[in-house]
Amino acid sequence: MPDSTPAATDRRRDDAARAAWLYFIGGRTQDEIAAQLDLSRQAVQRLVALAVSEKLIKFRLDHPIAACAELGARLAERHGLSFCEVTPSDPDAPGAVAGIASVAALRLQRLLASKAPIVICVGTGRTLRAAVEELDTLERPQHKVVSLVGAMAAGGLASPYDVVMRLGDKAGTQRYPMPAPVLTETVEDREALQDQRAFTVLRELRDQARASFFGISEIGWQAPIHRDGFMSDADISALIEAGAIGEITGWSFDGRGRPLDSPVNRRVASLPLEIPPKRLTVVVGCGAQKVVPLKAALEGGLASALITDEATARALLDESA
Amino acid sequence: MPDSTPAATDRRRDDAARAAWLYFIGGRTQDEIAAQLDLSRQAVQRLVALAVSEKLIKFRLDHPIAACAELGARLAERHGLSFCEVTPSDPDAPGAVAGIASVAALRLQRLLASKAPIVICVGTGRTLRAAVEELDTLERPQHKVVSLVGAMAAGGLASPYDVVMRLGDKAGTQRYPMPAPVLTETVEDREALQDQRAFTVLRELRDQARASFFGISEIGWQAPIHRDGFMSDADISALIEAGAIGEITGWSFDGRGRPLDSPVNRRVASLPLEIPPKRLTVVVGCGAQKVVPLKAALEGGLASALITDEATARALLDESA
DNA sequence: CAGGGATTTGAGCATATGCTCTTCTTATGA
DNA sequence: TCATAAGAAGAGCATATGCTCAAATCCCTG
Repeated sequence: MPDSTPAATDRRRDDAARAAWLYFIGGRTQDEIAAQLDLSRQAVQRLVALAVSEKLIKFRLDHPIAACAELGARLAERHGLSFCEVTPSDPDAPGAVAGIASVAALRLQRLLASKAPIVICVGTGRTLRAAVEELDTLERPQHKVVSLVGAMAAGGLASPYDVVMRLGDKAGTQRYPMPAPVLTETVEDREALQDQRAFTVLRELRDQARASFFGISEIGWQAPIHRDGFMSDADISALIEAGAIGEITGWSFDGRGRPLDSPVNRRVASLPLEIPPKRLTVVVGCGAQKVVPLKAALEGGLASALITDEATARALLDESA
Repeated sequence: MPDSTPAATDRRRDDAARAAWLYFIGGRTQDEIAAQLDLSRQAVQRLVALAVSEKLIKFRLDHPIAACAELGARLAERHGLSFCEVTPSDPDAPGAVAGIASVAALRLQRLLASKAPIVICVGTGRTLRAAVEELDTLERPQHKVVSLVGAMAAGGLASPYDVVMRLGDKAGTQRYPMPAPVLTETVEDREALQDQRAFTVLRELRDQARASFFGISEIGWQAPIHRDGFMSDADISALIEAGAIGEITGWSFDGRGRPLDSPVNRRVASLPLEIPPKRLTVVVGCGAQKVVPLKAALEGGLASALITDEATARALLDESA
């Protein structure tokens, strides 16, 4: 096996950054770069691909696409949001999260730019995780990032979409994960858990927070919260029975965005949603499955800001027209 | 001539942004995008090229290339700079300013992110102009940008590299250009000019400024300040005679970075350089011609920060070794 | 409403890019 | 020391991209 020490990886990333720089910013061809760096063209191609996939090089759109801006304005107006950002959709990849992730990252980054220490709360999920990956590498030790939801299933299995730790890494902030599953076994377990010191700290931090960023999901057999093992078959059955159509940080709500008073919700370890939100509460999500939950969340006033894509925004407006 | 109204231009830029979004962020091919937007592939190619050239889409490198970082650290150490950023060079395009422009733009943008009103001073030149073009579009009406140098030649001809107005446009700030040539005809003219109210305002703003960004140039027959008509043949002759090797905002200095006590410098309308700088003073420049002036400026303590490229950084270190 | 000139459009081609499959290299463990 | 296997590098090809040029379009002017 050839060299795969950390130093060699660094070296490789260095070269990748250099190649990507010459390619995208310098506007050279891969052939020219190969000549300059004394590599084969293929090697340069691989370096450029690596830089893109590792996000050493970032693309950002600096132009408000009129149609998107207009949809956002209408949604913000209708639901009294402090902002609603709408990115273009890719019709051939409806699940693509890259666009909203990039916008969410920009919002996060603006908050993190603050010199004064701030607290930011996050949920979990594929979308937020992608947003964090889009973030620039920063060093912001004065800030705190706090997870309002546990990242483990009942069995102790960790979610692959851990957001708070990765965000802490990328932004160099202090990190407060929630040491809990999404659902505890019993109500008593939850109460015992929440009496612990760590939870008091989380509650205090939440109360000081400048903003929260949440994903959102439907409740159903295909929902990520079920597929990833955070909720059992029995939980899902019970929730569907009780009229749940969506969840945020594990809290299920009905079609009008009202959190359910159900046995399952009484086992949710996440800190409760604030309704209406006392601080900037950004919900991030797009895709056909999320239209119904998003619509409900907006109607129930669970969010004070929204980041979504064009297709979803249209669906939200048409359906509630 | 087909439609070229502002509305059509907007429409076109909109499409370009959308195409570029799908291409770079969505990762689709131009063929796929063409199918989606119902255009020919060539049309999409043109839109993407437009978006790149108009900088609707931006590339940013988020990785400190070790070799560059090390050069920067050594320069910063040697000259007591508060920072020194070094970007990779493109050996086949030594005059390329894109890299340092992108870094300078990021620095500018960080300053402009401030919520509290700040004042930023700028010089002129091709490099700073390119940096401003790289800036994201912002709306920062609380800030003021101030030019410390006039952007017109003696004859009234305006420089194509007007920085302060363009910066004001891009960042949505208040703008304070300097209503003056770089060199006045006579010393008396300069004194009369500088007694005007506008100059008092500029001086006050300069004293409140958070940071200044300057270009730098050699003094010689090929120097931009001569080619663009800001200094006459006679001025250049006199300066070379007096030992001038470089200038910042029109102020000429010798090989050790000491401003010359010469008749030409007594006609410079720009606000004088502060030596040593009382506030963050970023000099931006790269290229073989700028090595000598940069070296002098660093030695004379005219700068408190530097943005340059790898080749120039190496030259600066070798020459002063 | 016809002519003219400038701009846009799309076809065709040369070049650049990305991918796959094969060959080579090198660290590891017998 | 040698066999092995995990990458890494390179050849070759299919595809994607960018550019040029001729045709078409469209607005202005008379």
